[in-house]
Amino acid sequence: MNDKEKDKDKSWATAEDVAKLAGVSRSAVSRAFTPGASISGKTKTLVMQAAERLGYQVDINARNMIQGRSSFVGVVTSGLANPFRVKLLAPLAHYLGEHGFLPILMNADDADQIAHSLQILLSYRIAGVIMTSGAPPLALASEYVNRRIPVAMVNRAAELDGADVVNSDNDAGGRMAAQRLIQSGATRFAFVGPHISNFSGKARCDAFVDALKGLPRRKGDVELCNTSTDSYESGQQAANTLLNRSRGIPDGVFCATDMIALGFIDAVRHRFQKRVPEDIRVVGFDDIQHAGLDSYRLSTVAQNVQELARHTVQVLVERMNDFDTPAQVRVVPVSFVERDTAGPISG
Amino acid sequence: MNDKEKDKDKSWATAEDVAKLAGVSRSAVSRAFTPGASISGKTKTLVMQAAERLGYQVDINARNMIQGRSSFVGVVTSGLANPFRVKLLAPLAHYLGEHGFLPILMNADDADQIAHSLQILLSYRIAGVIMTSGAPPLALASEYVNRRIPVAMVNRAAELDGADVVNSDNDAGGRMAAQRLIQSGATRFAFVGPHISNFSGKARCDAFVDALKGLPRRKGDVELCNTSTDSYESGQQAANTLLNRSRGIPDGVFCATDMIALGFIDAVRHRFQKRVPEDIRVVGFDDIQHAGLDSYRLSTVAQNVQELARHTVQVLVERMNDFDTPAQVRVVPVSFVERDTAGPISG
DNA sequence: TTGTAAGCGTTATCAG
DNA sequence: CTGATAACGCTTACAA
Repeated sequence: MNDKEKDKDKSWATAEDVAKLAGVSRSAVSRAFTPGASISGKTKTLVMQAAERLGYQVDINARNMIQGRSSFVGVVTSGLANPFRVKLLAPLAHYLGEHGFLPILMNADDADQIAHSLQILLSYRIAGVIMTSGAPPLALASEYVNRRIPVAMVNRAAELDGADVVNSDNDAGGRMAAQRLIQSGATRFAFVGPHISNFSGKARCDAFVDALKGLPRRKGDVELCNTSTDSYESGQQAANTLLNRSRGIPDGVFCATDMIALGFIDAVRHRFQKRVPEDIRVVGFDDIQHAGLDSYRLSTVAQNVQELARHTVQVLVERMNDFDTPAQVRVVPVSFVERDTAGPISG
Repeated sequence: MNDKEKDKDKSWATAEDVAKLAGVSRSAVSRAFTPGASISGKTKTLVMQAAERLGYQVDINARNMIQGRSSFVGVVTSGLANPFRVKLLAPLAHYLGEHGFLPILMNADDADQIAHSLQILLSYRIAGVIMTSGAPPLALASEYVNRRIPVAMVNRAAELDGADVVNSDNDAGGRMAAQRLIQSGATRFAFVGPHISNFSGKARCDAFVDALKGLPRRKGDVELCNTSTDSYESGQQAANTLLNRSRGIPDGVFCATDMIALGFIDAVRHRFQKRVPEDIRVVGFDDIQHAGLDSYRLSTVAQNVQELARHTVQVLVERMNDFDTPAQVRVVPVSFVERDTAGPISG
């Protein structure tokens, strides 16, 4: 009776069960599942057959425990509301998987939750942490570094000693945007984005402004419209600010993210009845899914999520192998995606 | 020397370290971290102080191993490209967390990967599986059920014995759409979506058609435009099909998902130069982020992701406690979100 | 309330 | 190549 109950619920077969069925020792089973272990083909097939019949799989946690390692990597991101960060997730999971790691997703939306997430990740003995742009404060990151847990950051300032950083080439992106806007014949420029507090925003802004310096036909200074977030709503608000001014309105606008650009364009079109790109040319940054929709067809600077993810996992793994290796900063190339909002290239 | 190296890399403090520092036994440490264990306040604070100093956290995997349970739940979803499924993720993670579970995200995009994901999840000794609508085939689900691993499905047919299902009220949603389109004065109706192969699509379609039966002013049958996916592209293609026909074009269209609706609307507006809602009224289903953007302002049937997630976790946990409990089907209410694409309510 | 000892499912070590 | 034995970090009888 008791045995039957056990059979019923203990659905997990153990190495011992397999060993018994195959008529070998537990060690033999272990070896059969260890690539490159010294075991004869005969016993291996014997074990594998028994394992198949019992539906046995090695218990990764038990294996990790004895090997003193972990197969978890914390991915702390500041919200699934941001399409770009979501887009980064799949390739990140992919490359982590290639190294035998499993991502543990941590939503860092509230500040409370964020402290709790640290505890959880520690409880799971994570092998490393990946922090994507946005909310997670630096203090949190240094908590990990202090515990000698490898940290890799994506699209953030390299402010933390001992943590690697992988960034898109914001500088090149900002210059591309400027160049493209110049080609379209714009003469009055504006930047919209979080260029004060946000690292990426600042870099994109600086490069944009810099590339516009000394342009002969330019009218007035480049208007800098700072936003508090990188959201659609921020883009709408920026349009209100920029188009309600008494001076001439800009005709070439670079938005720090696609979501901002979308909000800006929608406000320009539906609230101010102006046309994009005819009246105002707009360039975004990220190349999220929305950018390709027919209602927008946003010209934008595309981040290469695949490469971003690959390098991030790579630096993280390198630091796992040697925690005291010097911190790296890797820059991933961006590319310009031509659609409609930047207007035609004029003589 | 050897000791120093150990100190350097073995950054994880163990219960033994804490015990030593606090001057108590390992069991005392364990008890201090077990809610409701019999331990004196004095020793507990002693332990906690030592733990604090060493940055100790209980190793959840070791704990789970000895307690014969797992804190992982597999969430197998058919791709982060679908905004609705992404929207479901955060609340799912939230409610799982409330029960002490951690989601393991499995991307089920290719068929190859999907078989591999089964292995991985088994290796982690998951306590249960949540399958969201879409790709993951039923055969995979039954693999889990056969191993007596609890399975909960979201927005899928209740075809699998021993697996619980949580659905949005597609029936009510389809009727809402019909009613709203009738109110807007439409007389020629069409449904666009995967109503043949897809469970949700079929249910929404049936309810829509049914609610339109016997409508006096109706012109012709409800046109059923089947799509192969629930994507933006499918919506665009559907518009090509529907608007290129020689018969009169529909003026009241219900799309099975918001992404389809977006594609349909964009094609109608930009390829056929017709107006939404003036020429064609459109209603969607899901209420994804895009639906609220000013360029669309899509009127749609909103799914309640919060409740969907809550119930899903609830049925899963119930089945964990008693695997042989009869399978449940729970239906979560939907609500209509009024925006612009359904047009004004006419006489 | 406490400490001691056994055991969870693995793999590493060391004989044979 | 194979099998016994110890160990990983933890919880939980059991005894004190």
